[in-house]
Amino acid sequence: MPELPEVETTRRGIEPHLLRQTIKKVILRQTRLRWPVPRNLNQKLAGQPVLALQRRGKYLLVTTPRGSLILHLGMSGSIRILPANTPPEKHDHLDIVLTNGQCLRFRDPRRFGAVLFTSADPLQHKLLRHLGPEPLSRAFNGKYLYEESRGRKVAVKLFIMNSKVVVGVGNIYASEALFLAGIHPKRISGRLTLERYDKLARAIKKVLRAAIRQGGTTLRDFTATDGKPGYFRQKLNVYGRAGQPCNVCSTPIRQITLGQRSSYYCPHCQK
DNA sequence: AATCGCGCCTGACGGC
DNA sequence: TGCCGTCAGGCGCGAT
Repeated sequence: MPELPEVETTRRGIEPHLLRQTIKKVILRQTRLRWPVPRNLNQKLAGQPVLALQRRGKYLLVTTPRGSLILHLGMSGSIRILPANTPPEKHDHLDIVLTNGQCLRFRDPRRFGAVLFTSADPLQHKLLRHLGPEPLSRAFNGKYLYEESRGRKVAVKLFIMNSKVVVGVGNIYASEALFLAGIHPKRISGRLTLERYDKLARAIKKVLRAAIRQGGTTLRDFTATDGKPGYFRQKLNVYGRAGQPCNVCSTPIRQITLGQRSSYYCPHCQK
């Protein structure tokens, strides 16, 4: 499922194919995604050159002179670059056809993803305006987490998965980062010390960087733009490993539910 | 203000 | 073989 590393892998994969290319047309086959996809995308984007390909959190931003396309992969979305005449398959909802004969194809079986358009600064869009810092930026560090968490009673795992606190940390990497930092996922966020948040911020950066290096994590359906899966799965310490021995101490990994989501941790290494 | 639970949606999988 | 129930989950939103 796409978290920040998968989205960044996608961004890097499509950027060389899109930058400075011209959009010939937009083919929309399915408008019912998380929010209705605007039907006038072709009118807005046809003839427009692609000026920039950015990522903010898990959102991808395709900027043209007339406005920006805002893409979100939800949890089953993927983007590929293909020859424009490749026949679409069942869940291929959108094509951005380029004048060079290639096209960007958006696929999303579960349709939790999003395709939106804004004529204004996409970073000021309602969905992006209130997002927290990028986890790989300098603004994101232990001091920030410590200060932001004071007075909060929510569990630390849910705290770091809150996109208003920090973007891009989803269920997989939250569990993995907490393991690396030696922190129990249920610890109350407002009671953790600065020292522990220092360790956690470093762990988040470390796990996200490593995952980007590996091309993301493929569990079911994530593939990079070239169709290859991510290889980070082999490096997971706790996620999806309930009952299996901890890589550090051999204690069986435990699975609990936190905020209606599966969490995995080592009861010996994480306190 | 912070937190919690809901609902969107399909595919994989296990049981019968 | 096929059907059915369960689970997976990002994240905005409404309720508390």
